Amino acid sequence: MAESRQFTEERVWQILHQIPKGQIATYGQIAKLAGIPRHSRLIGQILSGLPPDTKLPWHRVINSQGRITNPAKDRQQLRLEEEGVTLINGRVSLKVYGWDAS
DNA sequence: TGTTTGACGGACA
DNA sequence: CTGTCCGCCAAAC
Repeated sequence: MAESRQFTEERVWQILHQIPKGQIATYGQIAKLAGIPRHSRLIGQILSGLPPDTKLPWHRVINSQGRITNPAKDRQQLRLEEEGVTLINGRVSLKVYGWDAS
């Protein structure tokens, strides 16, 4: 039986929870870790469904270019800088903060 | 069942 | 560096 959407969501949530503080993951990276390569857009859709008061570190997810594409980019940037991730010209250095998934 | 949408990714000018 | 274009694909419509 194909994986229901909820099953995928749960895996994504778990992965999200594993991103170390002060580090960053990309949508494509998460999709891959969740076992669904090329579904980066689905990750975004799932994140958009998170409750605004979630404890999950949704702010540690940006696109492959180190750029924030989240509608609430201001809040995301604020949260990132609060944990030591500095944006330079609206960009995050994946070289420096990129999460090297195990 | 066909079409549109989108918190993406990568190639290219 | 920026803007554009195209491939991808589940969800929403």
